[in-house]
Amino acid sequence: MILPFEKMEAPSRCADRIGLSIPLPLIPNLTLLMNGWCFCCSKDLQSLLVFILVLLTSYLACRAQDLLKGKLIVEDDFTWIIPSHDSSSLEGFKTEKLKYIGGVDISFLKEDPSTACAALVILDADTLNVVHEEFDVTKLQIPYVPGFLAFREAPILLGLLDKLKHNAHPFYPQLLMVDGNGLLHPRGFGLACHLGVLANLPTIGIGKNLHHVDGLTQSCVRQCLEARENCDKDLIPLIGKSGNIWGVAMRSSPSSSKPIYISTGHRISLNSAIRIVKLSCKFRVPEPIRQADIKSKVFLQKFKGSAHLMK
DNA sequence: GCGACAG
DNA sequence: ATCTTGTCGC
Repeated sequence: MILPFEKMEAPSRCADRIGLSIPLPLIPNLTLLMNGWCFCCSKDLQSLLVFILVLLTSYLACRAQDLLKGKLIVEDDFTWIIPSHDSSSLEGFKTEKLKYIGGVDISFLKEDPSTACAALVILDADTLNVVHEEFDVTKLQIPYVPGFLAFREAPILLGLLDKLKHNAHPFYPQLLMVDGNGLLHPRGFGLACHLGVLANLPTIGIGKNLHHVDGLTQSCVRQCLEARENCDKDLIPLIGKSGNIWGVAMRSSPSSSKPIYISTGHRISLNSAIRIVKLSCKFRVPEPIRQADIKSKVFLQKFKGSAHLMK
């Protein structure tokens, strides 16, 4: 038997932070199965057993996502107002402005793809300058499986938010931008929704590639974006075969024809999400995500260097 | 039927 | 996600 039993502890520790409301003894199997995902195509006789476990795990993971989805809010639910250039739209009851936007991203080492550096950066919404940053380097035990990204990345990111909250930090973000989709997901519950629900924060999902859902493909979206009737538009809605609107593709930078994919995470409407993404875009990727991406890579390189010196 | 699938 | 190399334009 090649199944990695020694890896069974870490996921249970992660489980409560992920917020899984399925029987805890079953959780280790979740990771076990995901670890075994790649085996399901092998010709070993054991692959049958692994295949059954994969089915069970997928079922449990889907159930967890469905349960958490019950808490999802897809309308504006915040007390601040979105900074706007046309100052005519003053919303009378709300006085507080959006001041701090958070961004999260994770980088990996090519030498050891399980070593991950997570970054949480806080930007000033007006200047788009980084005012605070938070890092964590860990080994991720759960592999990436399309549709289940949150099980891999949510625990470490929630840890960073906790660290900030525990210190009663004045920079705790009012909004979080996530490098992963929100509603644009096979079950309408991507990483951005997952993080939003568990941290109880408004979140926006930003994808740099399209997760193929409901008949949508990268090529058909790009065709749509380059069509004559749309050549002056920089936003096209992502409407699937079912007629559902999953998010929008946005041409966020004139220098790049490749769009970004925006979807609602939690406690925000798609229109508000679009407004905020627009005002935080200096380049193709919105600044909070871009800064988190850059800083996590730099931190990981430094970490690698210092770890090497320790030997 | 097979392949496509956020990071 | 990760690696590469060069090229173009400000």
